Amino acid sequence: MEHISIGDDIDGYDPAAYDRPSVTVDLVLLASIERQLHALLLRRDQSPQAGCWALPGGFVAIDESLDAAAARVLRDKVGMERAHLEQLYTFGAIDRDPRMRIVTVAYLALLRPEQMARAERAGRVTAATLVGDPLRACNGEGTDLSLAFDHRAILSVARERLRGKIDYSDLAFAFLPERFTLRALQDVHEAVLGTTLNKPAFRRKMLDRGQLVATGDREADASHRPAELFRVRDAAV
Amino acid sequence: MEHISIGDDIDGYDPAAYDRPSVTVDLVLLASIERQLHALLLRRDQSPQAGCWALPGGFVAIDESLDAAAARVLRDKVGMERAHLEQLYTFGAIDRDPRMRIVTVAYLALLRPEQMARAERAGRVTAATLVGDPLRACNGEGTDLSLAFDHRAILSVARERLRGKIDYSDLAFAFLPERFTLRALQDVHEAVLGTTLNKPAFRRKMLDRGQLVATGDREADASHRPAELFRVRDAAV
DNA sequence: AAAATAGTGTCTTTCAGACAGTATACA
DNA sequence: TGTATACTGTCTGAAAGACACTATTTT
Repeated sequence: MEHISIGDDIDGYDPAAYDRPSVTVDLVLLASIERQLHALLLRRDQSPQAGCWALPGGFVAIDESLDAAAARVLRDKVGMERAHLEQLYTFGAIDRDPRMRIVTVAYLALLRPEQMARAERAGRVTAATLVGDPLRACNGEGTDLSLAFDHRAILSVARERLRGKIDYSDLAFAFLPERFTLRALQDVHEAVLGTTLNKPAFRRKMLDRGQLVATGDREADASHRPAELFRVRDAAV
Repeated sequence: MEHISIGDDIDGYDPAAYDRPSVTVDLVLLASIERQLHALLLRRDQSPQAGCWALPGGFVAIDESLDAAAARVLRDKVGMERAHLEQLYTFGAIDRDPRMRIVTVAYLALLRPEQMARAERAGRVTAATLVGDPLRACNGEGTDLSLAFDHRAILSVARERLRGKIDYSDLAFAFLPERFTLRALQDVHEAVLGTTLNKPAFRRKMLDRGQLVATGDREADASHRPAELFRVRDAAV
């Protein structure tokens, strides 16, 4: 066999001749609940980092695209059939996993509250609250959770991505059911941005965008004046 | 050896037991020249896709981070020591390369005109102009170039990334020398966005941002009133 | 003086924040 | 009737587009 260094051109390169990184996908599964971002995590029961919390992930097979691998992990490890999935960033530091060299492609999945609740009931994953800056993950009692590997950095990049895109994209709707109130939409924006927003300005901006359709119906079970329900025009999201 | 399917947990997985994708980095090297974006490409002389133009790229070694691999490719394949490099997106379709399964992490490098000219003179790469929507790559005579693999899609994502970030980030300065006129800065914005901008509004916005420092010097060799030279405050970029 | 571009003053429009007010549900 | 929240009208200020105007250099 011809001797070719790793730096040589791809043409004529024998992929079996050298050690190569493995490729995985990791999923950041987020929902917006009560004006706070929540993420689904798995508790590690094996070394290394036993007791730490990790993102659901898995290897990318040779005959599987990255997007397909992300969808498969969502199905097999989280028990969810469909979600708004988009590629986030690829993490490839040499020592990010002590077991072997792994390059992981992180995906962002945006869930509705009832999707996250169903996944939690299935029992494989647990929701944590994402708070503060820099980001921390907390359990229901407000105790900080230790995150495995570089997963805290991955969660931070996910939140930054949301913050950068929520103003001009449709991603907020992926957190909401088909019909929702303007207050619920504003709650999503506030959860993502970590700030409070001006209500009249928010209403004007959303309505002027022409993307929302009033249904004429109103929310039920409110102990006060019920708000109107809207939906997204077309099949956006 | 225990039989473990590719979908199983990473713990206990033997990376040598299964075929795995290879990982490469590909570089999108852009400059803004005469109000147009230009990219550096390599002409392929081997099958497949001989005669097509490709992005400079190379395999990621087992002991090398993704960022380090991108810097190495920049050095070895383009002959450039340093540039503003940032990760763009990861492309992992199964059939994106007919030779083998390759997942490529695309990086974006922003060059100053003189950096691009020097790389071209070194002879390994050639500059193409990026025009139109959807994006096309043209040579100096305006003839369209065929791009190899999914490299046209990669270039498109790169241009979209620039368009999305130029308004609120510092990336425009990476296209400019240390001292530059406001007209040159506006030219960069117009090249990236593919539109013309309002001059007084652009000046106001840039100066009000407080990021520019007037040097008091003026450009030389203009056949008209010379413009003032500015630089970026601190060591941004 | 002519040509060309740099740089500015100002009008107008648009849009977001602030805040007070009205409307409508439940208790 | 009280209270809580939905929803709206309007003022104000910030910022962008349009456009005309002045300034300064070379030829």
